[in-house]
Amino acid sequence: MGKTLVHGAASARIVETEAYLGLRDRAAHAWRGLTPRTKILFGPPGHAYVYLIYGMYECLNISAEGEGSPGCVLIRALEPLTGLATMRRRRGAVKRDQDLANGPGKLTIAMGITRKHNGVDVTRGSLTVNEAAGEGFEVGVSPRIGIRHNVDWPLRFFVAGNDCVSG
DNA sequence: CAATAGATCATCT
DNA sequence: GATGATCTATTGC
Repeated sequence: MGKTLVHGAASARIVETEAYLGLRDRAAHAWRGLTPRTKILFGPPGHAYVYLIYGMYECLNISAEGEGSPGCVLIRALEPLTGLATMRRRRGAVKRDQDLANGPGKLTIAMGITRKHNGVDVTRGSLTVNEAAGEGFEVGVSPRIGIRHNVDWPLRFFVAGNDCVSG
């Protein structure tokens, strides 16, 4: 939370995330165990897990926890910092800057992230997560969005008051 | 402003 | 063969 996601000329601040706990979390993709799709989650931490949702959109996760432990963090919203013109071109008819990446499917389009990035190490390479630009923000907590299981688990986190947090 | 429909496909049963 | 960690346009008040 608060760290900077960088891909080429585009960079943005992570302002909304969700945690998925792996084998003990029925809402998590890795809940059933190791499959071809979830193998990245069972690998070492700090790697991108990008998957297609609803046949149209891609979502970005970062693997967490150690090898064999498939916890991960879903990146749900970003505050655009640089490369705004590029994001706007990729996103089409979007009016406000804060709407460029205020959702899981929107941010992958704005940042140019696709399934080609599945498995990449985000500590080095073209797609990286860097240290936070600023500090001192307040983190809000709520249940996760768009899932059917464990609907009441407080595993969604967001920068309180930030305009780019999704509704 | 709220509710709804439609787009569209990889993955797992 | 059903389903889903979504978004947008459109309809209806």
